[in-house]
Amino acid sequence: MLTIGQLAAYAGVTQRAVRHYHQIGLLPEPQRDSSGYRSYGAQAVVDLIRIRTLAEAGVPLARVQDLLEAGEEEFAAAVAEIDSRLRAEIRDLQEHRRRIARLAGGDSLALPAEVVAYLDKLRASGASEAMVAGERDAWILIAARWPEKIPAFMADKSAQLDDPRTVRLYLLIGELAAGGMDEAEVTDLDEDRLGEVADLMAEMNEESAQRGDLERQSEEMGDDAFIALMDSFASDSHPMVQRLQELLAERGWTGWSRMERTTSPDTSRAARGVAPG
Amino acid sequence: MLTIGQLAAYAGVTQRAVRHYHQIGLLPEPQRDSSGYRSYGAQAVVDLIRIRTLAEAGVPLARVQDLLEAGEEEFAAAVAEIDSRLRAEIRDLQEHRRRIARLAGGDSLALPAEVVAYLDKLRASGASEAMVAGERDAWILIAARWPEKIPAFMADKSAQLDDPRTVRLYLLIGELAAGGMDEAEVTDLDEDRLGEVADLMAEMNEESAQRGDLERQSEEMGDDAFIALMDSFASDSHPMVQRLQELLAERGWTGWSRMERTTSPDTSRAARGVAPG
DNA sequence: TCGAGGGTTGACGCTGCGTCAAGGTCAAGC
DNA sequence: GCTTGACCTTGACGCAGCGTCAACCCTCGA
Repeated sequence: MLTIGQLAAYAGVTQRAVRHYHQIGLLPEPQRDSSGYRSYGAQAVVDLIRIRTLAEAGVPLARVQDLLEAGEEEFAAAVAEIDSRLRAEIRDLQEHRRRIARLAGGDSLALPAEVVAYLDKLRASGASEAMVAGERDAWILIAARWPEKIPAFMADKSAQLDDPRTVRLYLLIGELAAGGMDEAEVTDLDEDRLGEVADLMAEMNEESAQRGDLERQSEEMGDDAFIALMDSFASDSHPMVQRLQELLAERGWTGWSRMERTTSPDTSRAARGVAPG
Repeated sequence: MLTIGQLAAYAGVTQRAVRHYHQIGLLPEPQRDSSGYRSYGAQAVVDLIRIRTLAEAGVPLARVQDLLEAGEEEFAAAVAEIDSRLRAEIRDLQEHRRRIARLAGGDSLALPAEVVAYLDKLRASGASEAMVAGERDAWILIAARWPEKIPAFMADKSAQLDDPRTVRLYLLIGELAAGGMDEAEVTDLDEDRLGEVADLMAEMNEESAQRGDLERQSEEMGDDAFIALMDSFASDSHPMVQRLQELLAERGWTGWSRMERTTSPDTSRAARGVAPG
């Protein structure tokens, strides 16, 4: 008669595994000797080896019993099913490998290739790393919401970067962002830059509107809640955004992620002494 | 501001997953609103999407944080390591598929091909299914103990099956086994068969001994405990085995799985009136 | 005001054991 | 007879990544 350790050694498994099989009823509990030790016969070794053979072939323990008792046909069917499960798992892992491989570059985390290309172009145009990171996060959000529209968006944005005014715009914004923009620290230089930025944006919005781009955009991005989220993302990122929104409001524009014309320019700030563009 | 459900929807995950990430500290707990609801900003969506991107690429959650904070070099190294882990898992699963495929036939469970071939030959020689099953289990044990010796063993056994006496032996044993062999039911016919079996075994043992096979066997199978296990396996399987051992003892042989000559024939049963072979 | 559809924490379940913890048992050597 | 070390026992937590109740609170529209 064998102890559990001997049994386990003969079958090439751990004692813990044997106890586990007892616990789940896969291997019957043997008799105990006078001191309470489990006492196994040779049949247990055979049973255990057959269990292990199936388990090591990827059969879930819960199905091992059935398989051992199955006739040829059921057995073949079950084997086929288990094999297809294994194939599916392998497919999943291969998909993981493909995804992992695509994560090689830093920006590509969660971003389609078009956006990565755009960000590279943006960086090349002289935009600061902080700005690129901000854009990246924004596009992560947009790509999650409208993945199918990313190619079109990116074509637009990329074309805009060919306009020197856009480059200038990002440069100015980068400088403003670098400056901190805390309440007390707004310099005259900052004010000048803000004015120029607002002017540029208003000008380019006007052109977009005339091309009908803005209208198209409003239709495509009909999810107001999501737009609000994007706007809050922008204004959370830097206090400058709020200031710019005010300046833009004076120039007849509202919104941020999705610009819209106001019926009448807001002149409240002008009344308070700030000259409109 | 977003509730957990909205956050989860934007990022394409379940609420449970989000709470899980909070629990393991992967995503910081956001502020609560007046009613205790979690209240998320847009940044949380971005963070969550980046976490998911890594997780869906097979990165263990425990490593996601590191990867998100890693520089390019560490990131590349980590990615390489994760990829090799994925490859290893795929290899394991493919190994499982290979094993599963080999389990197509019934006997092959836990048996090398040589043994399956031998069992088929045995079956073809007219042995009963019960006998084949017994042999199969015995060889499962032996293959587990001495896998490397199986080919040689099987060559021997297969050759033995070419001897008509061996076929006769198995036939007789099969008939005896089918009969039950309970104490009260031992018929004269059974006695005759037992005698013939014992004679045949003694005769063939003698020849084996003269060829030196037995000695070689004793050297190769030096594990006495294992031999005792095999013997107990045999005698557990059918009471006939004990009777045969007695008869063989009268003819000068002891053991079962590994036969050895006794120094002097046991004549105790002869003394009690049973005629030796 | 009520019901539907949000949200909250807490806890178990799944897979296949590994790994303590806190002991009792056995064989061997002193 | 005592110690030592290698066995054995049961019980319980841990692991990865959530799914799925349970039991209860909050909010909003009809």
